[in-house]
Amino acid sequence: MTNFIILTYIFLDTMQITLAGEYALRAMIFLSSQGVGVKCTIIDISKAKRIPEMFLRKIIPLLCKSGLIISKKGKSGGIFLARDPNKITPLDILEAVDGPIYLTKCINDKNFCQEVEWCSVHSIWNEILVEMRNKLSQKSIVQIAVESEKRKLLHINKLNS
Amino acid sequence: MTNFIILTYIFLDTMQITLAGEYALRAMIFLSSQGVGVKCTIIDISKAKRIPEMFLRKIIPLLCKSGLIISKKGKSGGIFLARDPNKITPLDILEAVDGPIYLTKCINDKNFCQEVEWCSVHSIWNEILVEMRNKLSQKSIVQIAVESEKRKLLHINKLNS
DNA sequence: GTTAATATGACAAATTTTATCATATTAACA
DNA sequence: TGTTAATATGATAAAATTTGTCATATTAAC
Repeated sequence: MTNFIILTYIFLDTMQITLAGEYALRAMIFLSSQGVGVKCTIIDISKAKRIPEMFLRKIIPLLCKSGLIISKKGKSGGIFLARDPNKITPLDILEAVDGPIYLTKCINDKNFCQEVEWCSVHSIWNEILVEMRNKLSQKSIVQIAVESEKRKLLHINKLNS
Repeated sequence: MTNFIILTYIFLDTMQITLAGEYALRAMIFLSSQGVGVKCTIIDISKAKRIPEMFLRKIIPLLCKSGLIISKKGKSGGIFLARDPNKITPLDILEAVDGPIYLTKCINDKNFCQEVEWCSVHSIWNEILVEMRNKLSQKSIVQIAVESEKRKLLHINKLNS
């Protein structure tokens, strides 16, 4: 007997960054701020980063499938980073959850636009996409976590002074 | 008696480029390829650019309200460009239809994210947005129409040779 | 007044996103 | 071996957004 597993849940044809993607970013930044190999539960993360728990439970397996985190079932189970977060970028995370990002039907759906070959708007969209993917993969989530922490302290100091 | 007119139709809080936006681009590029002041009907445009007529009828008024085109009702009415298409960019058109573009809830919804002040992901989104708006306003729709036409000819020549 | 065009508002359909729940699975440990 | 505490999965619901249609109103030319 053969089993066909159809993986369509959440991982759809998104043109945009979804909430799920943003939650995943938060979750991963949290994990990397905890340190490599430190195990957390989904509840920990959802509380710390204000992510609806049940929704996070749908997102976590996607991060597992992409090899960004490892999850352990069972008592004393949990979630931890699968690899060096210095080498994980926001792009990795967003694509794990939202699938390949793109911006318009135009550059993604061959049936939608019959002028792909020459239409000059396509080049603009493609350039934007390249630039977007660049920026989303320039910093690791560690850098982001560290920078954010610094700014947070500055911010708090400013409030107190 | 006071009338409150609520303008929410289509013009919503979009994070993405909608189909409506892409159709609007097509329509405007068509108009600019026809020449300034040349009147077209909605049916002309919908046929030429394969846009569902009734949907286009919802989009056209948005382009009017933004002052990109002028529409005339009545017999021998129609649509024509309101200003020099050399000074109209894709950004003008997309924002006329989709409203201000942005990418994530994160940088747009104060309630969604309480870490706006310091979170380093925000800066990335903002940079991407700036870059995106830049690219979408670098070329006029005339330039785009001309470039596309050139490429189209090249493409046809290649097929025939 | 007839005709031919756009405008508007109500609404319907489709799609996508967000969210929840019940159940299954897994592993530690007493 | 059973209990407990964690994640995984699949069904489904709810909400939001986008796409599309229709009937009616408005407008202007002739």
